[in-house]
Amino acid sequence: MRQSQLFTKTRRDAPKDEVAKNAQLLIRAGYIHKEMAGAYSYLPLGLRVFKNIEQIIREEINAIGGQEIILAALQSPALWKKSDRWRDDAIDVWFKTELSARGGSASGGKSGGQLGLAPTHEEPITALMAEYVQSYKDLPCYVYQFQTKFRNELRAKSGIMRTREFVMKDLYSFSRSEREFREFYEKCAQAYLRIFKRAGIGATTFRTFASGGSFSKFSDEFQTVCDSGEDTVYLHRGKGIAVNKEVCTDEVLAELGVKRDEFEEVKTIEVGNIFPLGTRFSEALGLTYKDEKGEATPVIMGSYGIGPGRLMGTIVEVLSDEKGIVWPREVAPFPVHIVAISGGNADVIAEADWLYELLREQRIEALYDDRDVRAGEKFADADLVGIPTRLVVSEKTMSEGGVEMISRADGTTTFVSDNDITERLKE
RNA sequence: CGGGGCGUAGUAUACCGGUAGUACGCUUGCUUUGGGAGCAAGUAGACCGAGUCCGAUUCUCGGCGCCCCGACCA
Repeated sequence: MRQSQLFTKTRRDAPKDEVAKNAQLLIRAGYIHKEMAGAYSYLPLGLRVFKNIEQIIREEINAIGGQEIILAALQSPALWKKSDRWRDDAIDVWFKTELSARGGSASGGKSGGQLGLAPTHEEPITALMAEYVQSYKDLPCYVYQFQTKFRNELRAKSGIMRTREFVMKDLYSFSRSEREFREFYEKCAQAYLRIFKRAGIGATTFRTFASGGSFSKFSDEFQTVCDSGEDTVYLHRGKGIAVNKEVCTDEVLAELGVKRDEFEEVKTIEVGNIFPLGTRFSEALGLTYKDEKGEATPVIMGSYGIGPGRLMGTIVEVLSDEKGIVWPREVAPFPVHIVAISGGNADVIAEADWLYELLREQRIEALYDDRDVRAGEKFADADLVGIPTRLVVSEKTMSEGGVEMISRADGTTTFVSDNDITERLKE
């Protein structure tokens, strides 16, 4: 894409109402726009990153048998009353509203009825599966979605890390036995580790022993080490063991075979969470199957979440430097940033145009900075935007018959002759 | 929800009980062109409401909005 056509612009200053690094950089570089506290819109560059993250997750979840759907965000109270979660003291972040009443007048008006905006989707997915699962032959089954959740948090905070409206990849597993459930649970944990590795935070993200909340005794969180994180985790890098501070009791330590003083205490961001649901929802909503003997048996469920937006924010928090964002290749909005330093020289522009076309023919997507601005501004913007590979075209590089290739991550610069460009980019 | 802070051009900020200033941006022109250029001209602003006052952007009260700490976080 030609940068001159991109409607967003970079900014020198961050808005004063953003303190979190992720929001400051993402807004300055034109990735996101703040609508209100806890609600952000995604702009062209931001949406590209978001979709890349989504695609990584999709590929890894499909690889373990996930089937993708989208459930409705609007929810009627009936289902949630069956699981006793319509009450505000059961889920205190409900956004509730009402259907518009018909007939309007005081005498003949009918009540419109209540509605909620889904903060999570255990109830509707369980009810949906109850329509399709009858026999042991229909199981196991794994269903997921990327879908917007609404949570009326008392306090939104930390930029895009904790918002009132956010997309979540939520996967639900439906199994016939505890053993079958555990088998998938482990597979999913491995898939999560692959996802975080591809997203560029594999080295600092740990599967973490955590509380299971109200559904089970324990669960597994995926925690990324980061000073600006909200969680505290005890980490044993050597053994690769991590325990959320909340559950780090003597009993747990004994179970894991680690002494407390062997741990390093770190701040972390929770980028994923997987946990057993047991039969909590299948029993409440009547999701049973007939086993081999014809007996109705409740389905054993599990739930697996990742917020792509929070993951995006975490990548920015962890990998950015003083100049701006540093995207890992797989999530970057573009793999290549062509920067033309022309100073008005038409030959340089023609050379950069040629390069842009060459990459297009090779199906390598590039952001092409064809703007008529000075070199310093282009470099500063390129650093801020954070595309992993920069190709600089100028009079100087042309005289040597090639381009400069610069790595955003470590700044290494190499000269590449015109004939070798596409080969080098494929490395 | 408890505590604290803050609302001034598109953005970041300053001053002030008496006609609101600067920088960046944006527009026009000339010069410039490998790390956020220079000169000139132009554009654009006090969250809303009430009160005090001759006069309020400034002081007081209320509302709304935003940020931070804590609590909370299926």
